[in-house]
Amino acid sequence: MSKIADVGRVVPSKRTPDQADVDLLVREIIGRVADKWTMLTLEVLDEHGRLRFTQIGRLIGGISQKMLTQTLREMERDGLLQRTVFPVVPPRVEYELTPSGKSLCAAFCEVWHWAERNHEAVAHARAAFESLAAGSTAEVAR
Amino acid sequence: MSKIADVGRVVPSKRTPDQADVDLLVREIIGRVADKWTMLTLEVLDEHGRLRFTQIGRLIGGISQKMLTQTLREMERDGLLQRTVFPVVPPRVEYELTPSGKSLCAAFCEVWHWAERNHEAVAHARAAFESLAAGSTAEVAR
DNA sequence: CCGGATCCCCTGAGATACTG
DNA sequence: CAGTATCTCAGGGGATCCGG
Repeated sequence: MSKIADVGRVVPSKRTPDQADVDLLVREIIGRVADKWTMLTLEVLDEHGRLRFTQIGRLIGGISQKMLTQTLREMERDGLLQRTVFPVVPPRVEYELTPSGKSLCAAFCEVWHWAERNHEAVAHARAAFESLAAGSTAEVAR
Repeated sequence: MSKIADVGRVVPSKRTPDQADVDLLVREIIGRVADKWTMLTLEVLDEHGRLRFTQIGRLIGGISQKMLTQTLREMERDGLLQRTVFPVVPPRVEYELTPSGKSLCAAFCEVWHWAERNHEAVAHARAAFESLAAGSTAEVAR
């Protein structure tokens, strides 16, 4: 948790107290949100709107039910999506992004566009890195 | 690792090959890039410019050397940063973002701003979720 | 039958110690 | 100082079972 307590009297004059706390919280949120499955789930739900459990899993692809359940639970807990249970005979559970979730997806959309623009560069960089691996590991400054 | 790559045998004739491949590659890049440590490393390097190994670790905070090494290697491999080795007596290795890495950071910057704007809402949603946990697990539709 | 909880196994992250 | 090697253990994936 916060090691802020052991700074003692470091603050000489005017430090905003919430500034540090906000920073930590933002760090923690980034750590939780910058997750592979969360981002993919966000994308799928943003693109298709309301979806059922298995639909999400199929659209994401390669996710286990366990991780899907866990990811959806955390996202629901963080207010990113709304979980709706229909009490019908074949169980029907639908997930839909909340405004908060949609805004996060919009923010992450930039990263998505980056990936679209740069996938070639990344593939090329990887190829170059592999071939360089045999030679020098990295650039060496004189 | 990536189960995305196991396309098996693709149909060579009919479908547009690059469209699907691009989609898979983008997916894979998102999966690799949407990583906690990658994002934090990106942020630190973008803010401070050139940094040495231990400096990065200290600025990120709470990362093991193993994960730092691994993260830096992958980012170097993907062309996000440049690794420079100075052959001096105390080893000196400096890391610096490439233009590609900087553009990714700029894209992810939106997510960072989202976290700043929404950390209160997230905290509130969590509190609400906890108190609702005792009652009904989720909203039940008609 | 769908959603998801549970069990088991194995990868992969964290901490520590050691080397160039 | 910048890693690598090794150990340990939590966390993720796969299969199976259960409740509605």
